[in-house]
Amino acid sequence: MKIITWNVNSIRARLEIIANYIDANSPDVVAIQETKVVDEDFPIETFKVRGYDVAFSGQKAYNGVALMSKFGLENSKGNLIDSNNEKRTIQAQINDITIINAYFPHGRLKGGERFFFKLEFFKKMKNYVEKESLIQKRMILLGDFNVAPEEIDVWDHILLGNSIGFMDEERDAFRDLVSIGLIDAFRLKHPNERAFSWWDYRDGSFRKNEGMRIDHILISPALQSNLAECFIDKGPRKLKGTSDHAPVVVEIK
DNA sequence: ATGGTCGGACCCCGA
Repeated sequence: MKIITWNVNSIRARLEIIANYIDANSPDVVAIQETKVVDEDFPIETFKVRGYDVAFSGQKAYNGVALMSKFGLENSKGNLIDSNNEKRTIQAQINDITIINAYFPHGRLKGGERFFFKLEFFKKMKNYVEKESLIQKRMILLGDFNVAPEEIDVWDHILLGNSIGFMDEERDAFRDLVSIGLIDAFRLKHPNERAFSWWDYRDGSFRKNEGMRIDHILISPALQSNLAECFIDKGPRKLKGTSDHAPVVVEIK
């Protein structure tokens, strides 16, 4: 089963790029963040005609998440945790695997209201996974975490020491969530690879490969022996009019 | 090189 996670930065602005990617790569499950569309306007047909069941939880202008699956979506639900009514989470069971798709808050500036909202969001997600006893089951928590956990996950750890996405408090929040037993699929498969999933639109960051690895696929221990491969597909990031994030791909046997 | 990011909703905000 091939699963991808992708922050597309508006599903409507990126619809052709997403459709082309799906046609070329045939993922079984697609987890999207930042759809930026209310549910009434979700472009569901694009995915239905390609054989996907679709579930989504969106709002006007900001946030929004979606799950598409070729193997059905059971017990799908959004708004898993309290998040100021911001549509940032959606979950479903696919082939007996529980998949949680999450768009973690950006955080803006250190010490501000949105920064604490971000740290709280990590705690709430940890509590949710524990409360639902998901870590003991076949479970994947994936999405845009807006945190690069280690020095190898950013292009310059000295320069970025006080930048959003790589501050100590955020990295601690990420580690605290992972500490319940989650496994970073990309890092397990590529222990020494410096790879990024996001590059700022500004300053030619992609051309200079000045990025951060903030999109993650975390699996429960029950899936570790089924993990065939995990990689970041930089291809779509090269396109004109594309998202500032690249898809992360995982293959589960 | 006398500019240098996007999208969405509005003429700014959030990322």
